[in-house]
Order: sequence, then structure tokens, then C-alpha cells
Amino acid sequence: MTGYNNEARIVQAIDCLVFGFDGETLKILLIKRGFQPEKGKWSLMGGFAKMTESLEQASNRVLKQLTGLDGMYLEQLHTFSEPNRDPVERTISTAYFALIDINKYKQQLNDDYHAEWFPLKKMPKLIFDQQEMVELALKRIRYKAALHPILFELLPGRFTIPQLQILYESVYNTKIDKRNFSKRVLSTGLLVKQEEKDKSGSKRGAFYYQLNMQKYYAKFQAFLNFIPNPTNLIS
Amino acid sequence: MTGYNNEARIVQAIDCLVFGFDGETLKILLIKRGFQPEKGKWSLMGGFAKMTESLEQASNRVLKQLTGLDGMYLEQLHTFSEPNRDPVERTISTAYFALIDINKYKQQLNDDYHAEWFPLKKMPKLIFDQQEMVELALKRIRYKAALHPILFELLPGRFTIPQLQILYESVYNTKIDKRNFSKRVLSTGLLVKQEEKDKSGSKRGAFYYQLNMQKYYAKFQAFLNFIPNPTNLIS
DNA sequence: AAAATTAATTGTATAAAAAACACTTTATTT
DNA sequence: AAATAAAGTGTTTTTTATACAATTAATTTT
Repeated sequence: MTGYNNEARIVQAIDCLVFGFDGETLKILLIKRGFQPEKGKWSLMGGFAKMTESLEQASNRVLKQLTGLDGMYLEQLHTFSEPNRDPVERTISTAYFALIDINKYKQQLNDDYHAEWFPLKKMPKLIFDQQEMVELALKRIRYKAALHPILFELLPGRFTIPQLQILYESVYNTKIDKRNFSKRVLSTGLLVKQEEKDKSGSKRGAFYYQLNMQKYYAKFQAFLNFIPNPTNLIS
Repeated sequence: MTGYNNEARIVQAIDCLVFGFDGETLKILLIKRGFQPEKGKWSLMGGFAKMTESLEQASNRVLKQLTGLDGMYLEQLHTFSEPNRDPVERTISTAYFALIDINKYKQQLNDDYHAEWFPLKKMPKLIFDQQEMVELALKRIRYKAALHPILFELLPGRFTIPQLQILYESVYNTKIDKRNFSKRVLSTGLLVKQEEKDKSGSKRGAFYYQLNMQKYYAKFQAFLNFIPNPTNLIS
């Protein structure tokens, strides 16, 4: 047998939603399209699956090109398959979202792809069904981050509790009591206090913390509580 | 422009994981393959996406053929894309899982597709990467059912609390205290007590309950607690 | 008709977790 | 030395979860 007869063969795309955090707000990395259709418009970074690679490999390849980074947090989001989603021809796209430390992002690659970080509230209109992808990714991130420590992927190796709290407040667009927040995150046992302080944000300075990676992996699947009243915030 | 040049075109499959509950154990619906490759082996029900339908449409079409049912709970699970997952030719398969009331299943269609319900513990070896799909679906179901009322999709319109408890105990392979279970599920406010009793399971009989569908949809996304110590049970 | 049987139903006390709430400390700047 | 500004910390209250066993209802048996 040399293949399935009479079955449709369809171009398989991947789209990568790259999120970063600059200390104030959650951002998404977009590129200005240098080709038709929709040349000049802002778009997610994407590509097509080659015949001999998995979609995970394709996504990592595309992300490496765009960001210069390997081994980032990457999760399959959803496969989008509306027949007319791409005006050029029928394509099916599997969307992946990545969470990266924005500081590791290689600025020099910007120029190759005309890539730019956008705060989510100031994001331009995107092509095709990409707006829908972003909304779904945000839902997934809010849902998952309420229970699992994924937002640490957005921070550098060392971070302070106040920085972490600003991240959560930014993702959920809410204010959190700092006494309870501190208790919640420290009670997970995932954080290791460092001796040094970050003096950039205040006179007094805030102690750095690092993730205990053993515990991080061990407890990743557990139901942890990172935000108060999660049900009110995830929808 | 008439299409993307030089991009691979790949057969896009869908696989459907159909779960049911017979009052004792969780079951999965398999078919005996009537064609090559792997003819005669047990397999998930699947098919190929046509050029003008979405994968959701393809899944619903296949499920209608297999079960005779429309409008069942259906959720995209994951897209499987290892280049060599299908020995016939490169295919990418998006797996969906369905939860159905096993009593609505049309027995007469069995013969057309040689379909059969298997308790998960007695499931035969499956072809290709379908074993992996089943394991991932079970993980997803256990995860989601700990927080959201999806298991009600497996029950008929009227059911008793003891029946519901057996379902949860079966899905999580655990024993649950019936006093606390009853309190938990009733505290969601999703259940409406009926006047009639089910006399089939005991001398005394157990009151039927029905879902309040308004509240079901309204609270579906909320974090509810259906099982004790969920973290110990989902992995 | 009474007694036995069997599963359904229900309640309380205790423990743990979450939420509400404000003052003290530290280091720098004035 | 005083003022400033953010970091850090504790307690009380409320809510939720857990552990645990006796009673009730209907049928079956004697």
C-alpha cells in the first residue's frame, strides 16, 4: 500500500503565540508580514509543517528562528480547522503558546522578522482567525495559572515577591492582597529565598527568590492556589 | 494567488474516543477494523477530514455514523503529529473525546461497524498511537471532572446520588465517603431532586435527581469540587 | 404479622484553608 | 535627624473540607 486513496491532502500550519512580561504588563510578540496575503499587517509567527517533522518540531523551529531561544515552555493550544480560515487555500493550523523570559529575547532578531512586543490591550488587529487564537490562549493561561505555576516561566531566574504579584495582577487584571499573596505562593514550597536583594524597585529593596526546580516539576500537576476567588477571574 | 507553493500537503485524520458508563465501570467504544492496514484489530473510530469540512464537523459526522447520536459532549483532546505515527503514509490526527449516555447508544449499528464497548481495564491493544490517545483522554477526563461537571454527560437524564457516586469512584478508581460526596454534589446547586425513586438498586429505592441545565451551563466553567484530595487522584 | 435485611439518607464535631484586615521595618532621600 | 516609600509580617474570622456512625425506608424472610 502506498497511501490512502481519495483522501484530501491539506496544508498543515502552526501558529506560535509568544507571551512575555516586562515587569508591568503581559505582552505578545507579533511580526509584520513581509509577504502576501496581508503583507504589512501584524501577525502571529507561524509556518508550515514539513513532511518529516512533527508539529512540535515545527513550532520549536519557528520559535528558534523568531526568538533565538530553545527549550522554552511550549504547549499545544488548539487546532483550528474552519475550511475558510485562510483565504489563500485550505489550511489547518495548530496553535501553540510559549511563555518566555522577555529579557532573554534577542533584540537583534527583531529586524529580520520585524517582530515587536505588544501589550495585550494595545494589540493591533490580527489576520485570519488569529484574534480568536489569542483570546483562547489568554483563557488557557488564566485558567492554568490559577492552579499551576506556569507564570514563573515569564520571569527571570531570580525575582521578587512584589514582581511576582504584579505579574499575577497583570494577568488577571485585578488587585491582590499582598499578605495573602505572599502566604499563598510561599506555602507552595516552590520558592527559595536568596540572600541578595533587588534594589531597583524600592529604597528598602526586596529579597530575590528562585524556583526550586525539583519541587517545581514534582508539584506542577498538583492543584495549587495562586489567586483568590479563581472562579471570578478565569472567565 | 492560487495556493501556497512548495508546502507539504498532509492527510488530516480525526480519531474519536467515545466513553460511556454502564453503571459499574467506565467503558470505551472500539471498532474492529474491516480494512487494511491492521485489518481485524481493534481501533478507535476515525476518519479523514474532507476538503470542505472542519475537524469538528468531521468528528460529528463520524460519531453520527458510529453511534447514531447527535449533539453529544465533544471536546478536542490533542493533535498527534509524529511523522511516522501512521505506517500507510504521513497523517496528522486530531483526537476528540465524546461522553455519551450509554443507554442512548444504538445497538443495531454495532453490526455495521463491529463496534463494542470495552471496560478500560480490559481494553485490547490498539493500533498506531491510539493507546497514547486513550491515556491522554483519561488524564484529561480525570483532571476536568475533578473541577467541572462533565461526568453528568455519561448519565441518563435521571440518576440517583448512589449511581453518581459509583461513576466517580469508577473514574478515579477510589472509594469516596458517601456523606461527604452527597454534600459536595448537592452543594453545587446543580441537582434537582425528583419525586420518584429508582427501585432497581435497592429495596428502599433512591431518589432520582436531574440536572438544572441553566445552572449547569452557568457554572460549568467555575471551579467546583467533586472529589476529595484531587491532587492525589488526577495523576 | 413480625423480624430480618439491605441500601439510602442524614448530622456533627474537628481540622484545615481562605479571606479580611494594618502595622512595623528597612533603607534611602531629604 | 526626619521624612519617605515600599517590603515584610500576624491575627482573627469565616469558610470549606474531612472524619466519622446512627437512623430510615422498603422489601424479603420467617
